[in-house]
Amino acid sequence: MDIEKVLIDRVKQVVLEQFDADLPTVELQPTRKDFEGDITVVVFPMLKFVKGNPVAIGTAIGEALMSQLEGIKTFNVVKGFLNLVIADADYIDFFNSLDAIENYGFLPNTTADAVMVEYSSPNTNKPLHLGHVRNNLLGYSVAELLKASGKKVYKTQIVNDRGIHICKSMLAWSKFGDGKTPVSEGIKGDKFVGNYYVAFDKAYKEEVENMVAEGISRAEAEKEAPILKEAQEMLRKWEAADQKVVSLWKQMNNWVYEGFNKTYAELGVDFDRLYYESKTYLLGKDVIEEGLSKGVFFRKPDGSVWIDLTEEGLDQKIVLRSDGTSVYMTQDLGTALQRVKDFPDITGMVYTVGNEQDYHFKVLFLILQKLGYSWADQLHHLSYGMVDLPSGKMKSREGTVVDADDLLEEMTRTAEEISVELGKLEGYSDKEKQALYRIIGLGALKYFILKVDPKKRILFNPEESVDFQGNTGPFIQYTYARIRSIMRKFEEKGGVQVIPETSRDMLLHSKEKELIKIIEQFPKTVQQAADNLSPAQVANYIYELVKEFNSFYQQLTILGEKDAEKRQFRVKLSKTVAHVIASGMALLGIQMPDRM
RNA sequence: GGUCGCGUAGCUCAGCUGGAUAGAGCAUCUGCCUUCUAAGCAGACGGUCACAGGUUCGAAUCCUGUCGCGAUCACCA
Repeated sequence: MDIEKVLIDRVKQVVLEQFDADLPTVELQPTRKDFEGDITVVVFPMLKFVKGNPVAIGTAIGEALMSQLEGIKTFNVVKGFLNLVIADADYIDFFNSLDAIENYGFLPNTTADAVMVEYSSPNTNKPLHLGHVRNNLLGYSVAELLKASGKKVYKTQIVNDRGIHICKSMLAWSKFGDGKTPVSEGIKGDKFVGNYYVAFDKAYKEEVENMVAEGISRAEAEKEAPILKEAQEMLRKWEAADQKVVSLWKQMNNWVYEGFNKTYAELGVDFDRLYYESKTYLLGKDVIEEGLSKGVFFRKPDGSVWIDLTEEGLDQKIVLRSDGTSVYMTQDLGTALQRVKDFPDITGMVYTVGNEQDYHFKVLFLILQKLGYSWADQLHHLSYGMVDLPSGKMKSREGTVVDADDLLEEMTRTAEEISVELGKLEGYSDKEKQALYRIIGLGALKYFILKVDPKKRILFNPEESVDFQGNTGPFIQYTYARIRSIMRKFEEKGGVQVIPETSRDMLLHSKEKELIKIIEQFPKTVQQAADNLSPAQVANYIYELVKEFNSFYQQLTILGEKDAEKRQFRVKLSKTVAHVIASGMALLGIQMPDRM
């Protein structure tokens, strides 16, 4: 409603006329539930400009507003708070106007600017785990949020497909693999390769132990173990483009990709463009030259190149080794430039990476700013906290990781158990039921992860699995399914296809009014969440809406309502709520079931 | 040790750019299925917003310090 703007202008005008003071701003807020009213004007900030008693000032403003604006039914003043009661007709006008808005809450894409969102970015030597799940869900959701805020978005990931880690699995496979393949063993490619990574680690540890037993120091043994040497040799061969090594590398990576793609499909995430580290790891050296000539970097006597960030409160950071090879930072600089080259409409980027890399990204962004790129001040590190287990941290080497595929399956199974127990799915085929269990299980997991502030750590207890009550995905899905059920029954009873506009004279029940108020907040919530890169804000908003709807649903009859117009209004209101819920949940990548 | 992040009910979390008596869910207890789906609703219980100062009409929110937890401080990625 533009009533807020009208109010602000009018309040300013009134204060100017009555108190001869020119207010820079007027603070409005929704009235707290314990007080009567809908919108509250806060009088306190005005005291700097207007001398007097806040209650008296509030009352004077309230009287003036009521006489001037039709939409204000009545008002009251508590301390420095002027609570205005808005006429029902205004709410109904707003509600009727929603019909005309096609994608309510979402802005159309009007700018030529684009944002690139990077997420996932796995290593190709082991399957995805719970930590990746958080990363993927966050990245995907933030990309959707940015789209909803009117931006064009490219989703990307950089696949870490080269380096010593993949050589370890390659070596282990050639040593112990006996020519087995994922197909011959009937397991997913990423798991298959991951097993050889573990096998390498096992063999390596054995060698180290044996060497220690022979009297070699542990530090020495860990460095000189033959199998490690062999892996390093393999990496050198790979870099020299050795035919045999490269073809093995391709084969094993393809197995992994096959597995990843399945997991991504299950998770419901996707990418517009993939970058491979094997193709980008040499990038960035020309940036070093550029930085040197601009005086942003400096060279040490040994030939290594550094940047001095002590003025920014950080320290010196290396950007190129003394032997001229790249470090992580060099590559990241190069990839950033490459992306802008590939997509010239990019004006900003979002990197979805865990918070253990906060420092790295702070430095990366600072360097790009110093180099003077126009897009450098629109770089964001979507930093998120670790996912901890009750047993502590997840460690792949100790086997305490929660595998992504296992987790998804587990969630689906839990959803099935609960659904079967409740037994509401008569008439559904097995196939439909399975699809539904997946939607619910995934909804539970996604919501559980996305509802918490990204920067906070998550404690994930797989034993208790995920709740289905309260502030959870399934609870929201359930509410949605109920509304769908109302719609179906309404149609059966011969409800009209197009529900007519609600007449302005209708009196609203407080529950109805509350719902409309919350619906009104949706567009603002979406924009804020996009600005803050925080899907959690959307999640918590939806929960609030759902709670309010349930209260409305429980206390007022909808289809049983005697008054035909009121009945139609409530059906339409429910339908709108369902629409907002589905829109919001779509931003979280969560599907809504028609029944459950 | 330096830097960054976090600390809100027994547990898991909300709390928008400072606003009124700090909010949910889980757990415990009390009611509500003959009426549109009870995965629900209504209510009770539960708080020194880590601690101490400061800023101001007003602080969980902003600033400083202390304590606790975590991350990071590689010519690793």
